[in-house]
Amino acid sequence: MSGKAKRNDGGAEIKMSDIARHAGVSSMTVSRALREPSTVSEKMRRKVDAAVREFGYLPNRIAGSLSSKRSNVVGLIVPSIQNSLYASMIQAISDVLRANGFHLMIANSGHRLDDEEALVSALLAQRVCGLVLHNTTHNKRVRDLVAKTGVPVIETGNLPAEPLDMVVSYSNFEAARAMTAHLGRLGYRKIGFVTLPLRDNDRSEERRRGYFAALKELGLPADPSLVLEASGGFSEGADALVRLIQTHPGLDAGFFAGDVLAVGALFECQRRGWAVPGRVAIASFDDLDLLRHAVPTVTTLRIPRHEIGRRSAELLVNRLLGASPERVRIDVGFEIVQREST
Amino acid sequence: MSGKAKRNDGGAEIKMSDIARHAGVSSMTVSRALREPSTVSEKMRRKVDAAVREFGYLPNRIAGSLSSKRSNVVGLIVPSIQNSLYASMIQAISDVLRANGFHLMIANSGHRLDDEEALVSALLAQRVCGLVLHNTTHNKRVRDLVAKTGVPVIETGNLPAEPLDMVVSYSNFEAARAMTAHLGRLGYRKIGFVTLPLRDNDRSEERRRGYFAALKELGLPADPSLVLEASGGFSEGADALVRLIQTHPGLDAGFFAGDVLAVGALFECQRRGWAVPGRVAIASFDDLDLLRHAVPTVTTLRIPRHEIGRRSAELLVNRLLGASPERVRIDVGFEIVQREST
DNA sequence: CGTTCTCTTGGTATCGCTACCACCGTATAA
DNA sequence: TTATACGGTGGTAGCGATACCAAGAGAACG
Repeated sequence: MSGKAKRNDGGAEIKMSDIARHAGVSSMTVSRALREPSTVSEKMRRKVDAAVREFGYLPNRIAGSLSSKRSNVVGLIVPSIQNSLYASMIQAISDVLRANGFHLMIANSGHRLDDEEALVSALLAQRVCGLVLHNTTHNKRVRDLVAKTGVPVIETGNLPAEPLDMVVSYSNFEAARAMTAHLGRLGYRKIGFVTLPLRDNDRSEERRRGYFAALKELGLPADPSLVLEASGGFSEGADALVRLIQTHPGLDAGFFAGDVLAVGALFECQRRGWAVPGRVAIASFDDLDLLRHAVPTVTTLRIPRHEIGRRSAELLVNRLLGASPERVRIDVGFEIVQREST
Repeated sequence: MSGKAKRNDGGAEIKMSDIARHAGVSSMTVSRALREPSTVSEKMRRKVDAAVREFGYLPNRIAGSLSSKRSNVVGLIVPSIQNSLYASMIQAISDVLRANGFHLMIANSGHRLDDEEALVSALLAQRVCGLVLHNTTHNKRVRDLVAKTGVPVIETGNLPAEPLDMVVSYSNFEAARAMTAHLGRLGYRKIGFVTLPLRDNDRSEERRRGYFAALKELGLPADPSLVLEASGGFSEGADALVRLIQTHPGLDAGFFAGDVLAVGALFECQRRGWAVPGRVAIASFDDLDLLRHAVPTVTTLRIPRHEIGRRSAELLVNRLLGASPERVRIDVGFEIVQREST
């Protein structure tokens, strides 16, 4: 089974009928003994098991899937694999799936909707039995494909207005609003907002909306020059903070809505000797381990990424095991973690 | 294609013969037009393409794989998905595979050899066309399975004495030795060593050996009480450093051979007001972004994780595309990155 | 004792696609 | 012209498993 191999290359594969012959039973009995042992008599099962062990037989799941029109592979598309936020979700998904005998096929879209489309097509061509998409805005063709094939789909990363199927997420809008309001309650009045790129990213956009909504509720002016776009990473966070403080010397807090931006800013403050939160307060999004251990510890939003993964996989597995298709929408919520930096 | 669905549930799937009929050609022509367009005349290709688009046809790769005895899915087993080191390797693998039309099935073994065995079996049952294992010590059954099925395998994470097939890695022994020697050259004389768990982990073991080898070369005493095992994570690194300093007040450097241990230790120093490197120097393993931005910046070993992933995937793809099977052993090396912390 | 039911087992026809071979027409060589 | 080659197309027989149905052996029942 290699990329170029012709038919019958090298040692012939051991197949079920071989096992059947050696065990002196029919291949149906072998098939049953392996998949539903309880439907086969003790004697048969023993004969089959013995032959299976003797030959080190590995059933061919490709053939099984084709025949049964059932697969045990779930497809997952994330914007980037190289990001610990997704990593903890992926880990949880992987664990739940594995416990139920499913496997995970992973791909990353790089935040590009056209790539998402190509990947959804490819995964559906592989006949995955379910999809998890960390994204809630899709191409038309993606929506069509999902509708036509009828595969169960979990969307996550945001709470969409028109879900494809099932959703497990938190509200980026509410989370950003809550943190901004929190900073306001703590007495900060000039709050900068640093966001990840907004293009093709509903999550970023929602966070920005939440920030402005909170400002309004706080009776603070909505100053667009307090909002900066950064591409994610330590340096970008540092740069953004420096730029904000240069243009707004009165800035008393920075809310970094993405990745490790906040930590980059914090390190920059250490480098420049700016007291945190004395000179400027720093708040982050997503409770990375790092934030709990930095000096000072960093106020942040705890998004239950692991739980999102776990519940997504559980919903999918239930559906695959026969639960009736119903639109489920789970809001896992979030939590503000107040620490030393604010 | 769902977990429980019976045959012929709902709308019948569109298949190649349907496309063939509507395009007025044979299904072989459709098959060829999709896989090797150059072997089909312009006219046929257009007819086929039109029908494919009209029906939104998605070829069934499961059937294709069964028939051709070829698959386009590569299996990957890492100790943990939730670890940015693996993440950057996975990202690279995923990118290279995708560019060549392959997909990635991921599983994590949690550092347990028995789980690795179960996963290798499962992936081979899915008839993956290649395997990447981040581990170089395996169960007997794993070695047997690999030998019997003949799938191309890449091992990584260490340079094994008896590789299964191809290897792309660096030497944990040499890396740890080089860093320890480096610290010695800088004048440090009492160098603590904090390692990840040694059990079932040849990488950790090799690193420890490298540490002792360097001490010997430096003419420093090999004191086992300078070696501490920690399970990985910020707090564990912090704890380890504190314990080392308590038992060895003269400790002048700590080499943290794993994960974020060094950063945890660094934060602890900040908390306690210990100057780094004045009171104690800190060196790490693996060039996390974090280390370049921390204050002070942290001396470390740059392991080209991304390159490891890329080259692993490239080797695999070449082999799958027909390269002759030869034992390849690539040592990607490492690099000492001297920074402020030592 | 015959009938009905349950529990096991086996035979067979697919699942959707591709490898292989046969074929046909046209182009090139002899 | 006849022979040979070659690009392009279609028919057919699997790939290795499972779903479905049929059938035999006992058990339970009247």
